[in-house]
Amino acid sequence: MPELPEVEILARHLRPLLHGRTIRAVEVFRPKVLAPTPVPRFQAVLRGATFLDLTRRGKYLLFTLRARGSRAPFSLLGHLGMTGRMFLTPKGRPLPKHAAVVLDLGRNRFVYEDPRYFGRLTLDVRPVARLGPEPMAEAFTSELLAGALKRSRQAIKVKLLDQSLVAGIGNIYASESLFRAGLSPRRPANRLSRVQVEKLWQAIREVLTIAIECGSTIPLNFEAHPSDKLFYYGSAAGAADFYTERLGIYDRAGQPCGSCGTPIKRIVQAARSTFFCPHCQKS
DNA sequence: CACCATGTTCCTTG
DNA sequence: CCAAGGAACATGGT
Repeated sequence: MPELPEVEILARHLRPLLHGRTIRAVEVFRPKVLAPTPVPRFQAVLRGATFLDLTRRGKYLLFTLRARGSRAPFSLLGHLGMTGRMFLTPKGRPLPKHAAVVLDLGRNRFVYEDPRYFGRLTLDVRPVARLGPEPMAEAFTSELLAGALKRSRQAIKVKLLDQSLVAGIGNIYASESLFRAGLSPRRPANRLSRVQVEKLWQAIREVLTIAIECGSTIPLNFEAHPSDKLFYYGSAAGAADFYTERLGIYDRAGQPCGSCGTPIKRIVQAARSTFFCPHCQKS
């Protein structure tokens, strides 16, 4: 479930639930997701620690905690990979099949589950230092984007997935942004005109903003709806249409473009699907 | 069985 | 040195 909007929604959801909660015990079912932090160190550091805050950076979750009797806070870094979920559940409830880490919070447990185990929950925060600017931050200007794109011949769609360029865009919102900007996903990054970069810059911010707004209207309740996939596809009681109509281009190969009716095409770039309208996205 | 899947990192090749 | 492509990671859905 993870690109910037989904991670942002999750952070907003979990922040108040975790604030002030103290970890009583730490169960690690998949040591791989902690790497390179060793299991004993992970447990020793987290046991007795209290959650102070939770923020998002790109697709990462940054938990701030404080050890018992200490003033200095420390960070825990989370990433959902392709299929990760994090949620609170009352103690006694059966754990999901692919629970990777479970934190005992007293009445509740914090569960990180991930069927593919591509995600992370670790004390190693170094990956954050490699991220480019937040797309919604003032630091991310269209001038900055133009400067970065000028230096690459890579197809613009592929370039948008580069987290060191701008953090948080994934395979879905890369296609959505280019569709909104009316740009061909195949165009080399350094061949976008200044006007096209400006359009793309705006489209990225609009697409992400709309996705966050959309997700914010939906109550996250994994307890009542254990099969919820946050707000990607269908699912979720009571708001199915809302969800499925959210994305204009992604996963719609063969369907008519909402703007011109031309059938949407799927191509493969850098071993990943790209969806676009061959009529609206010629340039 | 085949192919596809919201991500990142590492390795190879040019 | 850099860019680009592909594999690997691991499981589930169609």
